[in-house]
Amino acid sequence: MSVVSCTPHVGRPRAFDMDTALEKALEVFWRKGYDGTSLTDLTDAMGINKPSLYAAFGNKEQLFLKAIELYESRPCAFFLPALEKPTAYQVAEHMLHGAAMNMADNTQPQGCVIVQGALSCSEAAASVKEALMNRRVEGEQKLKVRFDQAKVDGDLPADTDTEVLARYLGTVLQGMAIQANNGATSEQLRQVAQMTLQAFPRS
Amino acid sequence: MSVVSCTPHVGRPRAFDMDTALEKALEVFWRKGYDGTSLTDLTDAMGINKPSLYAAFGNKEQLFLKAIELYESRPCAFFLPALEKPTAYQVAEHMLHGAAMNMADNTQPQGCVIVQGALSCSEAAASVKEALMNRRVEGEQKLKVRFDQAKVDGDLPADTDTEVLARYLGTVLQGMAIQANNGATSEQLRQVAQMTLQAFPRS
DNA sequence: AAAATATTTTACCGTTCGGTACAAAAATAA
DNA sequence: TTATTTTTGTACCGAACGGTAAAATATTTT
Repeated sequence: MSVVSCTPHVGRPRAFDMDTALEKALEVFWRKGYDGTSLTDLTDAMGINKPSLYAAFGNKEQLFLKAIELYESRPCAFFLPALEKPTAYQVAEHMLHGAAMNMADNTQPQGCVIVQGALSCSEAAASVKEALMNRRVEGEQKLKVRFDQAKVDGDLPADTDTEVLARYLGTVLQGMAIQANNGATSEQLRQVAQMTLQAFPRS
Repeated sequence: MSVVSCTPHVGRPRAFDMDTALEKALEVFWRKGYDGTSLTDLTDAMGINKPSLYAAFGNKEQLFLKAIELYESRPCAFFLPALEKPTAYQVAEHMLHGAAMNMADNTQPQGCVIVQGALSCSEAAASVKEALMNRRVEGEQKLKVRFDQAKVDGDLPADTDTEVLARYLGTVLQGMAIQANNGATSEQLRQVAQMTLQAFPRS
């Protein structure tokens, strides 16, 4: 029966920090996509060699999946926190403004790794592509559920088609990822967010 | 001084049709992306071998560029024809409905090769990525010019920010490409189109 | 028929791919 | 000290990558 224990200090100690190495891996996958990223790209960025990578993270695919888990749980992630806002409009507002801020932030790759990590890809990347697609669809499902609640709360009109509204918002958010890749600035994305919000139903 | 002349009939005749081979190449690039497509994928789909491909199309990159030229000039392309519609609203309407129809058409790959052909990619694909980005940005520029004309024509309010409106429409269209990759149907995309049009300014 | 020209086929080029075997190294446990 | 455990560095694996040399083939031109 072991304690919470940070490191199982038996054997040679790991010479790198797994979290920062994973962040470096995320950055490479985000910028180059799954197919476009080689193991050499990864080991160079992470500052480790291949056996260390495989021992710590499994293989390329498992490393990618762990990287997008990190992506979604980072402090600057905006999707899940926005769902907590008190009204449907504020949910959309925070999500759109968060996307405008985050996707064009030039201290990190442009866009969104969930959108662009493996959109069109080789057969070797098929499972990764599916994992990303599932995350996108699940995100929209969460939005729909949140909007259903908003109807109950009375901050969305009773006749709102929440599935269509969620898909519309998802479409704009995913489009903003492409826009960021096109070189759009946060301010330009914010204008798109504002135009989207003008059409957003309120009761 | 030669005639219009279809084939320069000297030497062994080419055993395949370049146009249909190019269509096959487009389909592969569209589905797998530039990085995800191997020469073997291409030669298998095109029904030719590598030296024939290189003799006819140059190399992988030039083949890709020719494939997206074909993509944009196909009969079912919707972007440029929509620009010819008489009012800004009809331009947007035809573009959005064309996208809904085309991007989820299950007789071809889902989405849009201009969006997903090389979004995140290796350094080897950097020039291809840039070419696609330029096409996307130029498309929005064409939309802006069209909306400027609409203001002159009086079918857009005089205070419309045409650049923002064009970017907003571009964002939705690009987002629809992701939606199609998510498995959205034409009908579902049409609902998104309709919601987008509800917010579209008219004078 | 012979020469010229262009395409096809086959076989191969060097490089990079994702992944791993193995031994040296660095720590703890006995 | 010695044994045990884990990570590190190096060197390598077979396969696939994009691309090509060269000979055989099919056509037109002379």
